[in-house]
Amino acid sequence: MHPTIALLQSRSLSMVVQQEIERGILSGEYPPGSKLIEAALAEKMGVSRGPIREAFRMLDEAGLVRTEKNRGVFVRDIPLDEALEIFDLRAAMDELVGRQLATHLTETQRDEMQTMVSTMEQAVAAQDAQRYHLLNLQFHDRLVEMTGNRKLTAIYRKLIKELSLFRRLNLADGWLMPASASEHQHIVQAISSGNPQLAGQAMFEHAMESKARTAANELRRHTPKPVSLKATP
Amino acid sequence: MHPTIALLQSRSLSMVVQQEIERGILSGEYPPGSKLIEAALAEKMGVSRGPIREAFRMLDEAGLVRTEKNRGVFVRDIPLDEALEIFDLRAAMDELVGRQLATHLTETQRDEMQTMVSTMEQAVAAQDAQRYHLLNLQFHDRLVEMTGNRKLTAIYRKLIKELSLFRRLNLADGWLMPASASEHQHIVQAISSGNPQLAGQAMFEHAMESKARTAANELRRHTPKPVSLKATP
DNA sequence: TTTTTGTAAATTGTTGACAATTTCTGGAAA
DNA sequence: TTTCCAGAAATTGTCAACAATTTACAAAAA
Repeated sequence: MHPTIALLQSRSLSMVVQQEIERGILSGEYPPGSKLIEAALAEKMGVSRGPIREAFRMLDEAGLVRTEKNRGVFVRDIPLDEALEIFDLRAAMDELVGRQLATHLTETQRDEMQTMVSTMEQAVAAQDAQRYHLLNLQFHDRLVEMTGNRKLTAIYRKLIKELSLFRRLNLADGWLMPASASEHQHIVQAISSGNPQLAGQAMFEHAMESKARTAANELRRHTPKPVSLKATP
Repeated sequence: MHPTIALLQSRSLSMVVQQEIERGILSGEYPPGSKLIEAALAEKMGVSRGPIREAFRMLDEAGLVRTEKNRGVFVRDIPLDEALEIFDLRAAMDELVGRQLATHLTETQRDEMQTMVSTMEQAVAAQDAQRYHLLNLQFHDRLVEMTGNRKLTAIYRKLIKELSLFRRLNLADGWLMPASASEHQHIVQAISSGNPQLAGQAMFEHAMESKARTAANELRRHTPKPVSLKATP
């Protein structure tokens, strides 16, 4: 059967709409805090408001929008404290990933991990922050996927999507690109060693470093007057 | 203002419907695998099919039902392997809970924990398995809540709901009631000690014990011929 | 008997219409 | 000028109707 036909038969209209709105949110087309108007989206996508509303309910449950009764649906804006909470949760999940991979890693998986790290190092050498950012996301996503735990993978991806709505994160990732580069090699080594405790710790600490960098970045952003580095006489 | 009025003003109809269907699912009124018919639910609740469909999308995203295009919505039946995956994930989250509580626990929280454990021990002494089961759920839920991490709490509760759709779990929890009783006192002590590593380990191992009991129970259930304990001559 | 096929019934997918609420806007009053 | 208040416009909440698809069932064919 033709793949397009199969797709239209398996996915209902509301699911297609949900994916399209989600794409718009994650791409920044609909920025955090902006209002999503049913009629406008319905006309834009050529459907009635019913499927739009159903998609809204899915996106709300996924944490990408918030709904105010009689007022409408808005793209969520993740506050700093919630972002930090998510970092803690992700760190615990990453630790689990490290432990499980250390005990179950295959030869093929080890090579794939090493290849991804090498590709990231190339991006660092080329000063390509955008590419590094994407490769970094892909690296961690793949590691979670390698555990074979589908529920873990699904929730991890949800968390990543929510974190992307923490707007300050995107602006700052140019700064922290080279900082986490060497840690990835350490992660691969720890996992390859077969020591679950060591691998888990490496993953956990890597995630917490990421949290600390975000918090520090936010602190800097909220300090409008950068103090001179020279001592006052 | 009357609380019911306030509720109807803040929560839209679809959210009320969602809660009602969820209640029916978790109470066993709609058992795993059963079909949920839009028109029947709509008539039962006195609303049109629109809000029912919106509630379905929320429940689907929450993992409590599955939707098959043009065929309908069914209460999810969690297979054993997925349940075991959820146990692993919950163990990692519980470990995080233990660590965080060990470093941030207040005097009041410590007392509350101790009270809950004592109440559970009373239920064990009274052989009240049903009550113990509820108290156990409440104990762990409260511990997660005490961390103050709202995202962690929300996802933890989602996982618990999903696990309750693993039907064999409910039938068997009478057996494993006394087994986990003493572990709770150990958890409280580990958290109270203020040692994050110790507290995390206690929580993690407690969760993994629960996983092991479930797996063992399942294995027994799939073994129709119980072998005699006496050695064959 | 078992399988197949055709038709009716049941159910889901989608739409447009109407009611309820909020938001916008322009002018009157302080 | 600022504040307040209709009334209009925009938007959301809900419903009923219709189309499309699946399911149930009975008769015909193998």
